[in-house]
Amino acid sequence: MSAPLAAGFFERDVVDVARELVGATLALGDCAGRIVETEAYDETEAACHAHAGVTARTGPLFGPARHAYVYLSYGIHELFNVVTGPEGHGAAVLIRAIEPTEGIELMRARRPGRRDRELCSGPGRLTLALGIGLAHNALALDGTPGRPVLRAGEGESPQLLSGPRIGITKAAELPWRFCERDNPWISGRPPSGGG
DNA sequence: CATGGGATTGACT
DNA sequence: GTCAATCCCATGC
Repeated sequence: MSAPLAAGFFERDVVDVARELVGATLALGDCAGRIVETEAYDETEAACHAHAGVTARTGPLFGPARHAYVYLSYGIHELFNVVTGPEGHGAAVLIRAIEPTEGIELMRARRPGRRDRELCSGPGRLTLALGIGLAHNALALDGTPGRPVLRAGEGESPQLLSGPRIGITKAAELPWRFCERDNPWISGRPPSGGG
C-alpha cells in the first residue's frame, strides 16, 4: 500500500490537481475505489462556494490543502471535496465517481437494492458507499485512521476526457470535469472533449 | 426577517 | 421525462 498523497500534491492549481486525481485511490476503512471522475472548483469562478467569500460553510475551502470539504447538497446529499492551493485561496476538487476496488460487499450493504454500477457513480452516492459524511468536514486527509485517504494510482496515467461540469448554472462553460476515458463507472454521460 | 436556489438522487408517470 | 425531499446560506426588503 502506497503512502497517502503528500500535502504538496494538493498545494497547486486546482485544475491540475483535479486532472491528476483521476486514477488515484480514495479509501476509508475497509472500502476503497479508483477515482474515475472529478471536477475543479475555484474561488475565481461563480460556481464555487468560495466565490462568495468565507462563511461558516465555506471556511474549510480557504484552509490548508489536502483537508476535506464535505457539505450538504439539496439538504440531503453529502458531497466530498479535497481542498487545494495555498492557504487563504478557496479551491477544491469534487470527487464525482469511483470504481469500487475494495470492500464492495460493505458498499452493497450500505446501499441496498442498488446495482453495482450505481454504488459510487455520483458524488452523493460514493460518500454513502464509503461512509464519508459531514463528520469528516475540515479534517486533514493525512492517513489518520477513520478518515478518508488518497493514494497515488498505479501504472500509466489514465486517458482523460474533459467537459463542462455537471449540475451547475454559473460558469458552466469551463471544461473542468475530468473523466477516465471508456470507464463505465463514471456518473452520467462521458464528456466529449479530450484531456 | 422572508424568500429562493442549489456541485443530487431516486421514485413515479 | 417529471418532480419532491430538505436545509444551509446569500440576497433583498
